[in-house]
Amino acid sequence: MELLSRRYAMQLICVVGAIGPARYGEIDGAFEDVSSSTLSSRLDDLVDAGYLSRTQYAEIPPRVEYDLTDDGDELCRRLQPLLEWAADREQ
Amino acid sequence: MELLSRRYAMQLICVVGAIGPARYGEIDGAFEDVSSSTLSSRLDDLVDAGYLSRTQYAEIPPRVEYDLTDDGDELCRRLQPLLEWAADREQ
DNA sequence: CGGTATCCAAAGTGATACTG
DNA sequence: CAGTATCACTTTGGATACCG
Repeated sequence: MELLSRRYAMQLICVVGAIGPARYGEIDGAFEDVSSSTLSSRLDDLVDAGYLSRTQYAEIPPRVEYDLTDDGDELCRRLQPLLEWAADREQ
Repeated sequence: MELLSRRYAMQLICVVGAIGPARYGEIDGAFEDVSSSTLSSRLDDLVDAGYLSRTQYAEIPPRVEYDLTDDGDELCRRLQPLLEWAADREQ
């Protein structure tokens, strides 16, 4: 729960869940404002916690894909109702 | 979402939801460690946000009850699956 | 009983610049 | 493209003491 309380954490799970395998740039683009340092460390947190997987391809230009693990998928499902509701009340 | 990301916020909603009208002391007792200043300010946050109501009775000794508002109740329902799951993985 | 006031330490975040 | 390093800044939370 402490991890989920960090900024963008819950949203990140759902964004990755929605996009499917998601590249760093796509994730970055899904948020209005977030510095690369913050986004990076939050992604690391979620990978370390076992909610996201990170796959790096040895290509030029580099490509990295994040995806939900099974745990992450389960978490995403449980976050859905909360985030939907939160999004609605933004207005 | 920023509010919910503050420490104890999500748990507080569910604790109050579980106890029904809950007195300050009961809420305090539901947490292992939390300073009164922190708990107070978090309760205030949730009252201000419209998720909790606060009723103060002019008695001696003083009695204060917190309860979910309709919004808080809806929020509580949406938090349930998340917190249940989080509780399970504590082990 | 149910808090508030004050002060402080720690954590989180972002801007900027740079790298493989 | 996908980050990391550094550093300064802001926010948060906790300890302690006290109040209506």
